[in-house]
Amino acid sequence: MSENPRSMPAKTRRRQLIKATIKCIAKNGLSGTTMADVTSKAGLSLGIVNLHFETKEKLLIETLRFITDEYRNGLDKIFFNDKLSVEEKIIAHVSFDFSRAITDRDKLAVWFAFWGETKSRPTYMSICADYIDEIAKNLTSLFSTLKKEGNYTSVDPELVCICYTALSDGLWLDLLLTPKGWDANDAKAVAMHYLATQFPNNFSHIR
Amino acid sequence: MSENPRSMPAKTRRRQLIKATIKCIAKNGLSGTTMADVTSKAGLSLGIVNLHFETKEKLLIETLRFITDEYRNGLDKIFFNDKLSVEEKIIAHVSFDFSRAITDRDKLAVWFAFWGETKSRPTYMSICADYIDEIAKNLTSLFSTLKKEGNYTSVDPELVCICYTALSDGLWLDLLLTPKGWDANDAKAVAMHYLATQFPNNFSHIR
DNA sequence: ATTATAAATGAATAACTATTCATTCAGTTT
DNA sequence: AAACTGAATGAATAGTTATTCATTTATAAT
Repeated sequence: MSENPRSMPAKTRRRQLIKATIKCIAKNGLSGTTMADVTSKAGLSLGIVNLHFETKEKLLIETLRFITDEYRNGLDKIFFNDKLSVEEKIIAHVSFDFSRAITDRDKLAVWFAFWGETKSRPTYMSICADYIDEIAKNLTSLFSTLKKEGNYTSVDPELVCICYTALSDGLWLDLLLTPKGWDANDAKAVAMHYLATQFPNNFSHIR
Repeated sequence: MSENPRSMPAKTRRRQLIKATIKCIAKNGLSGTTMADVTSKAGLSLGIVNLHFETKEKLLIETLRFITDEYRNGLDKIFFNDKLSVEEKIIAHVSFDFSRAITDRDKLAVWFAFWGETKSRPTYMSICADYIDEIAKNLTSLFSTLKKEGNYTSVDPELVCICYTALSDGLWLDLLLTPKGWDANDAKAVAMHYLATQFPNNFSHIR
């Protein structure tokens, strides 16, 4: 690509660097990602990161935030969509969790690269903490509503939320670790299988 | 601790260094773990790693193997224990998954630190690959037997194995990321909740 | 005791990499 | 077209860290 005018707005250049960072983390890991790698992958010069992000650490944090925001925004769009029924929202949530954009292996690698470092870097933790909380609240409330609407007397919405969330985290890990013979649709089927155990009238026949 | 005789067998010294490495990875992440950290944590001198492991990379690989072996051996002891019924084996498997030794936060941090780098380091992957396969086979066969014994006609043992495994991976991540207000017993209860949906006659009343 | 052997040390080295900043360059204004 | 502005460059710097290896130290053998 030979589009490289100097007049690009700063946001574009920043995004360009973040995209390159995602690829480098996927290829070389967090520890193996150097400024030289990132800038050369972006087709720019070494000093550019300092210009747009000041430090490597700040670039990494913005990269985590980029992925985090993409996920949160996608789910918010579903949750606050008045045209969808509760059942449709839950199905849309699962479909989003196992969509192309989210199960992209480069991005999955970035998620797990940061999770592997959260204990040692409180900043990473705090970026994740608030979005995790918000999503859990929303999802729990969906399950809670479906419980009432569907007369599922013995369902525990909070438990189902925790279980579904852990399950999808684990399925993402599977998608990252096992490159072949297993894809996002298979993973989605496993997630739906669990939801069908809790809400058989709603999800048993979803493929 | 003032036990430091030079006559210690090499294995002891290697284990001492591996233990120190686990603590360092938990505290500083994979990228932040230096030889100076590890050796000082072990109370030994800088050059010692070269003597016992040759390179840092080999020390890291042995550390991953140590944790991996501990997990695999623990499960094998359960699976090949002739005194346990199938139901007891499954319960023991879950109890082991959420035992002190396995849910130790330092060790969890090491698991995820390596998983975050597997895409870039095939060696890490290959260490995990064979044990994952073996455990999945064993667990599937347990579910398969319980299906027959308990007349659970509609259970899919392979699916249950994949789902349980992903679920426990995700629960481990939860235990790593959310330090307080949530412990290994809570996580175990979530795992049992899932198994109870598949084998209600066996696991519904396990706390 | 003396020598031999192996473990352990840590100062010095070599390699790597984030950061800096004087300079270059493209586009805009006058 | 000349001067100006700020984005972009990349050689040089500074700091960090894995690795080496000559030396020291503890134990075993003679």
